[in-house]
Amino acid sequence: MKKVRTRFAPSPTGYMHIGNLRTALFTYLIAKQNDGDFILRIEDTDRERYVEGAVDVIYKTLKQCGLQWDEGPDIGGPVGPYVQSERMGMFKKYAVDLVDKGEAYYCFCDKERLDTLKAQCEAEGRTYSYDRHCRCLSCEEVKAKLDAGTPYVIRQKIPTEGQVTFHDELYGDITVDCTELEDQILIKTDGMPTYNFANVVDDHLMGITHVVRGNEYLASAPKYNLLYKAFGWEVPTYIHVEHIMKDKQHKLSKRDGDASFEDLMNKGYLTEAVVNYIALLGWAPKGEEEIFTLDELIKEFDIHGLSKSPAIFDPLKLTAINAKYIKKLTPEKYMEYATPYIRQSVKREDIDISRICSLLQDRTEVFTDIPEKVDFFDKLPEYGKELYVHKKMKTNEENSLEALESIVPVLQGIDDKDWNEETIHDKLFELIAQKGVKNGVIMWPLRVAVSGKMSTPGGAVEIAALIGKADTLERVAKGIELLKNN
RNA sequence: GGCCCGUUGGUCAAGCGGCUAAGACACCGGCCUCUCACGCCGGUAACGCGAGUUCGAUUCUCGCACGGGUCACCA
Repeated sequence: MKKVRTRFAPSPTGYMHIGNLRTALFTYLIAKQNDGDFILRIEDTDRERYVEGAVDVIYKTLKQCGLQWDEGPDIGGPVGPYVQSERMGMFKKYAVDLVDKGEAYYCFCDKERLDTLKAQCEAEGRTYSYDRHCRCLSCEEVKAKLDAGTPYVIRQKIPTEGQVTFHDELYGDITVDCTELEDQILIKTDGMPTYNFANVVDDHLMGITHVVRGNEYLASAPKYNLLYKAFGWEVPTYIHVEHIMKDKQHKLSKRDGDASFEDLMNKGYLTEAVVNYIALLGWAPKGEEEIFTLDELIKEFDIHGLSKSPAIFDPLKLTAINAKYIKKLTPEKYMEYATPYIRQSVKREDIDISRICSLLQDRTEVFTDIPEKVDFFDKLPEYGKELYVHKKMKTNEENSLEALESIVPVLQGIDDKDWNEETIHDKLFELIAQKGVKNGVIMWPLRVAVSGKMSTPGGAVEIAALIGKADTLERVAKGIELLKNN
């Protein structure tokens, strides 16, 4: 069997759309699960849209996601160059071959004529389609115009009747009438190939066996078939994948700042979680497990699990998956990722960041949530005394005041050198036993006093230990004062 | 508008003529607990509509509706 070769062929726009990344992922997976090659080709034939540095964004993102290519512009390969603009010379030859075979023709219609044609169609309410004016020019006429240096394009000769059937691995056979197809341009006036043409030629020259691409190309696919047939080339396996949507009507868009890989990184998601999640958009694994590493995806992925309808991007689900990945992080890794976020709100140096991390890891869904969760370590927030009232803990303002007042001497009795979680815990529970009350009656008010929050990473003991004796007593005093007022 | 494609809970989705129509996320309830989470247990919730084909349609066919895509010297 022929070696599987797939390619990812992005345009350098400076922006890695999530949909494109997913296409790259699927493309990569198909190659790797068949011990094939994954090829990176940069399609930069649109000079107007070219963005400086955009290729680096592509390199960086693919590498970060683990999608290492086997051949590409930077590492070369047997069928280079891998940048389309550097291949420009070769396309024209193929187009001229087609002309010689009678499958294509020179067209000298200028923009003006085409514009009037379009205007005319519009006026008559018809859909515009090139009228094939130059298709029946005689050889002499063509030669004369060519010799005179008249600008031209090369167009594909589409049969005037009959049907074309295109096969997609997912959608099956798609048949359209040739009359629906236009004599599309292969080579532009500037001598550059159009996307459709360059694509077919490059894929063939690079020995691509499987093409994964967005659904928007499905409609132009039959024309590809005609092109392959005209050349007498083998047609690769095509797999069209549906779009990723923001909601039922709208695609994920650059405008909304949620469509690119970089946006997601900025929002505090883990690379692995993003890769895992986008694999799940439009694809369903066979079993019930849905958390997969890249290597596992290579084994699990199957194009028959791909969906034929668009998928809506659900940030909530991404968040849930992200949380699972964060939980699996080693404490060291977690600390590495989390520390900058913790430091956004915790500036004091006398605090055990690693302990904060261990309290935080299981409750972190997205890193950007962290600063808000730990801001009280630096500064006790303003809070109302209603926080002290908790039904389940059986606390109210009165017994909270009582609790805090009874806690003060206990904490003061702990030596500075013994100020640690174990001692604080033991002393407090001695107090609880001595008073014969529920744990919460003592612990809830302390936790509130020390944090000023409804919920915190860690309980009263951990927080007290972290912020130190002096700060703890100060905060408890503030709580007492608050409860005494009115 | 022409052509192409699609339509299972709020979301991702399994299903490929006969099922109490999976699972995950979200949501709700419970347990655990020095808070909130985590974790564990349980629950609510779906086949767009109408005709066929068939003993039997979520599954096959047709029509309709709705949604998407495409109709460039852009990719």
